[in-house]
Amino acid sequence: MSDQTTCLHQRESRPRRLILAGAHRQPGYCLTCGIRAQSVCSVIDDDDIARLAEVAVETLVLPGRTFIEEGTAATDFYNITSGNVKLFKALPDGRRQIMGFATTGHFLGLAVSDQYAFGAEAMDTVRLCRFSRARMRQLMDDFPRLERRLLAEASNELVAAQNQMLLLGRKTARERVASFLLDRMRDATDPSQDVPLPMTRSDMADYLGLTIETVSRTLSWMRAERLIAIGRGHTVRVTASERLETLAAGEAA
Amino acid sequence: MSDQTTCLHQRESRPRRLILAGAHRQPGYCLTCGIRAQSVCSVIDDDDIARLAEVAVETLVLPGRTFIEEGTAATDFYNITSGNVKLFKALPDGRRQIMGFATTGHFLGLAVSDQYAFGAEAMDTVRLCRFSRARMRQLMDDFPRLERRLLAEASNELVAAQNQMLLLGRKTARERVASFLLDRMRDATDPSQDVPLPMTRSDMADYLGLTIETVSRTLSWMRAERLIAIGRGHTVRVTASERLETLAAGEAA
DNA sequence: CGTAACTTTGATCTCGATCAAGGCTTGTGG
DNA sequence: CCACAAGCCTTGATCGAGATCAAAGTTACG
Repeated sequence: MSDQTTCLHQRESRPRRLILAGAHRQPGYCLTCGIRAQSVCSVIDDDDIARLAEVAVETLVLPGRTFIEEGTAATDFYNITSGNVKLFKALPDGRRQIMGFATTGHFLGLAVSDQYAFGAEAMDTVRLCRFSRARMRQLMDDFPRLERRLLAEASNELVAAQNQMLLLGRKTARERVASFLLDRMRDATDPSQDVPLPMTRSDMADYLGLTIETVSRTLSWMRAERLIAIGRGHTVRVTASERLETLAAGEAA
Repeated sequence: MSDQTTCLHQRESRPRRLILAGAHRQPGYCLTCGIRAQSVCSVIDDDDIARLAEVAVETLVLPGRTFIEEGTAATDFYNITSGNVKLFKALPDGRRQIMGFATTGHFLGLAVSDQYAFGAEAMDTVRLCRFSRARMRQLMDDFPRLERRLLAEASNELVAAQNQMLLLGRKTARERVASFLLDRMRDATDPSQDVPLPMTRSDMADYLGLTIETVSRTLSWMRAERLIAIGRGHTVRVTASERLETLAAGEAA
């Protein structure tokens, strides 16, 4: 698929290396991109896609690497082509809030400000396309559909953020975990089967505004209540989705 | 200023009446609009502004009226021309989370979905311009700058939402109230003077994910610590902004 | 003035945090 | 193949920030 994965399989478990610099692609590159259909790139026609390919720089990020540092100059946009990423903000004493998890097809870096509003860390091996903001701006001038698509993207994220604010401000621990699991099921291929949770308890806690212990206890409670079954290797299956929906919606227990 | 304020001063405290239907404006209306400069409307030139005026419907909303109902069909966009609005989501048992406060110049209703993601209630007498989504869509086709401006608007809201997620997920009550007060100071005319807080303790609580009592106690504590001075009629003055900033940023006390 | 809504303050309770062991899993090296 | 180490995850005991319950005190408005 890609000719640039020379060190990809060597030692994924060691988050030591620098981000690979990547290279501008051949004009035909985006044309054959497998995830174009699900990403913002889909708004640019085959005829014009070479323009995008010129601007895109493919990059490989190893697990655990922070490739966007909160507060640094926002020079690029990113489009994830494979892997999982967590987006977060932190307080000076180390408290962290994860704003969301991004996966294949997600677009990162929307902000008017010249600084990134959040950090981004690879949860596994991540491949992404990088676009400089300046060049992206030119593309937006030439392709209004791109701007429209980004507006749609931003609007959706805004709705998600508002749901998360309701969760963080007003839901109980059980309601939070139930909401989280159901969200995961929603974008799973087969929600009736074991669904992977590619994040640690610590990540879930930082996403839900809880502690590791509370997340763990709540999951154990859900298993005891036969709402879910916890599989091996970070997977979960929902066994009573109706009851879980009721719980997540915050209806009187 | 407006000829449509016949019942404006009659009984603002009674949130009983229906929203006034309003009327399409004369072509020259937007041209003289005092808040155009601070709103999305500013991206449309004087030459073309008649197009916008045709589409705009001026509406008056009395205090306490909910003019956007969460979950109902999203038929319109709104632009606030005066007054204060709270945006909120609610759980079935009545728990509420206020997503934000909107005032003069703010644009409401961005969402790809066909339903409003949140409700909106007038906190005082509110005047707003209503645009049907369908007509707005036409305008966006004709004026790409409008779309660009909405993207900027959405991006800014996204950044604000992310800050609020950090606040709701990880900040203490004192840090939340400090952050809130400083945000209020930021868009005040003169932050060194008494700044109005046009919302009740209950609204602050629902915005900050706290209870009325905790908000009240925290404000009392801040007054006792000489961080703020609480004026009469919902006003506050910050007397120790450095210490308040430190507190809001979440640095070790 | 009187009343209804909002705010403050106090007493007590509780959910989730914190502190503290253990138990699993995974990966490495003998 | 097993021993060991280093992370995770789970479970238990206790604590505490903020919620809840309760009662005055203020404000605003008719």
